[in-house]
Amino acid sequence: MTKQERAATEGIEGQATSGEVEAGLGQVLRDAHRAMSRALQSRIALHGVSMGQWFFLRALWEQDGLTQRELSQRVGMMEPTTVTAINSMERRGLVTRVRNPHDRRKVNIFLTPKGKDLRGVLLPCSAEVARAAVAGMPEDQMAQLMAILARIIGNLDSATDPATGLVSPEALED
Amino acid sequence: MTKQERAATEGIEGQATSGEVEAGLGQVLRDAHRAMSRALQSRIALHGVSMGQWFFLRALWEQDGLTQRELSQRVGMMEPTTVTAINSMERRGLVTRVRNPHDRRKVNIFLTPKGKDLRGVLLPCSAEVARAAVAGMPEDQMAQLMAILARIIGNLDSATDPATGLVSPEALED
DNA sequence: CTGTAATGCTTAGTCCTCTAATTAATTGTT
DNA sequence: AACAATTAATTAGAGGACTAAGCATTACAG
Repeated sequence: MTKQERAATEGIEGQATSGEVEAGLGQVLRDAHRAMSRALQSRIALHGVSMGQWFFLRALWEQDGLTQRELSQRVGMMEPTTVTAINSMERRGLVTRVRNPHDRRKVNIFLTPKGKDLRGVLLPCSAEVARAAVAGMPEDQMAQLMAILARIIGNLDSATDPATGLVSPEALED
Repeated sequence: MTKQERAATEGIEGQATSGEVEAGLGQVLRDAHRAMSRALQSRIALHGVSMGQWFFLRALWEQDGLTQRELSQRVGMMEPTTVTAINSMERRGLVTRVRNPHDRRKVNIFLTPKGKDLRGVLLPCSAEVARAAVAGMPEDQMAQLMAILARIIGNLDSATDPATGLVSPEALED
């Protein structure tokens, strides 16, 4: 299935008229996310970096030497996911594990020179994809988009019961 | 990590100022998608339906008896993914495989009564999550959001070389 | 001190998604 | 009629993400 065919197929479902806006929101959100994800993935894969590793590299470029738990929180993934990602990055020589001398439970992750150098190669890839995504779009529309998405995230977060992980019905009554 | 803690962590990164709007787009898109995805997942899981099955059920509710290839295209997943999803749905008695008598290569997938009945239970779940997501948001904002996301999908689609699967640099020059 | 609780990382096992290669059936060509 | 090309479904194998349970280390309470 080519991208064009997929667009043709999904385009039909993507059209939402007044009453059924909510029905298509998840769909469109999913498609947009996957489109960006795939675009970035195909670019960074040329440099041997997977999507799974990309998130952690970004976090480490911003602050090197984080523990695995800190990394998990920043990236928004569970600890076991972090373990396997760090394993593969360690195998490829992008990072090194250093046991923390003050608290031997902790393991700090440091970028190798190789891992640091990828920043200059990979960040432009990301920028390119982002530029393609918003091509010809006014800046204020972008700001609106980000604001609306942030609100959606906030809405779902506050409507979700931390204990059960469910959207609580009573949160919808207001 | 609770949802609140994750929000606190990611909120910092989520704030994008004028110049770096593009940098955060992927992040916010990913977070919004995951928030909706998780919210729906936790609801439908109560009825024994996984996210993977949800997409195919939706397609079949809209049109029963599709072939696996048609299902793959509608849902936007590769054929092997469809095979395993249909396998699990068949095991749970939600659908049945029927070899097409006119073209014995094809296999048509039909909902069982059990699979049909789930519609009345699961669609409200989806609506509930969507309602929570857009709570208190004016309808015209929603329309804008959908339009912008559709444009982003279109942009990335047309900027992607069907052969290489890459965002072609020349597509960014205009 | 000593036993219990909390913390940080890891392992085990499951599910979902993808690519690549295989099998079966149909279509088209000569 | 026979053979190649195409189409549809599948299998095999990999990677990524999650939950649940485990181990080691540290913090704390009596």
